[in-house]
Amino acid sequence: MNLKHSRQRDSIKAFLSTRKDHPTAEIVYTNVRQSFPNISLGTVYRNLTLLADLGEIARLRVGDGVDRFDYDTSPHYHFVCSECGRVMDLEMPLMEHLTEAAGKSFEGKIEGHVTYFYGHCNKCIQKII
Amino acid sequence: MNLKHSRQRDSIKAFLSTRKDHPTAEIVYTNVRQSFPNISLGTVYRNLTLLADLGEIARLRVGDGVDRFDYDTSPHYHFVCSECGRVMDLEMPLMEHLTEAAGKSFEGKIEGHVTYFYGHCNKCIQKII
DNA sequence: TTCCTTGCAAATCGTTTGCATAATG
DNA sequence: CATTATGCAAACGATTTGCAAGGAA
Repeated sequence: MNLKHSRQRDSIKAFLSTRKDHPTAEIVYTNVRQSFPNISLGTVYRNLTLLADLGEIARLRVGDGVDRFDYDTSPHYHFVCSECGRVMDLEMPLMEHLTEAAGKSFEGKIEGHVTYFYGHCNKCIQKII
Repeated sequence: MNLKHSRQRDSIKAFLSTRKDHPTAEIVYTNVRQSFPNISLGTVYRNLTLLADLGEIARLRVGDGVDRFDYDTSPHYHFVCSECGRVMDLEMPLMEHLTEAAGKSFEGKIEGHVTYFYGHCNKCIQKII
């Protein structure tokens, strides 16, 4: 499983590093195509998966059936707008005690938790009122 | 949006009520087929979606790309085994304060959260040791 | 030269949908 | 009878994969 350098992969990483909105593979694809017009969706998927496996980026699943990717691999929570679907970072401390609390009454080993919050983002609150 | 009674739907609900392991549509399908050999996957999906929309069952997404269904609609947390993938109920209190904590530093309205825990279930711990 | 990576297209997986027919009220 | 629900198969969207050709070490 040796790695070889690839300009496409660099470009994908470079693009992700500029975004804080957790783009999907499709969005990465259309953007990276500006530098690599011939890059294929398959290559984008392959590299996103590879980078995620290497731990260089994070894969995000917020229940809408599409994988999102995050250049920020430090553990943090996300908010998903039920109206427009956009995903944003939340500024709140990690709740490691959650994992411990869950382990109390469980015969097995709990190693972590996945949490995301949902509701209406500041832009979408207007539409409702 | 009027409802009409359907024996297939009854059967799907009845099957779900017997299970605590959060079956997928496919599993519901193969089981309900014992009572309705001609039932189609489409009908199973349609009814699962309908029942979930009615709030009579709950749809569960634990990040493995497959939807699971739960006859128990009361809010509770789940555990997902990273090894075998099975999903189990956790006996722990709801953490509504999480939602409030998240709202502190967020300009928008947080209405709830989705959380599941992962690790190794009691059966799979053995394999690792 | 070795073998990793790419582009392309076809394949896969879970789920949804259109349509003619059957079942329900 | 008016409508909803079904079975079937085709369509779907996101992602993966096989393969021959291209690029890195």
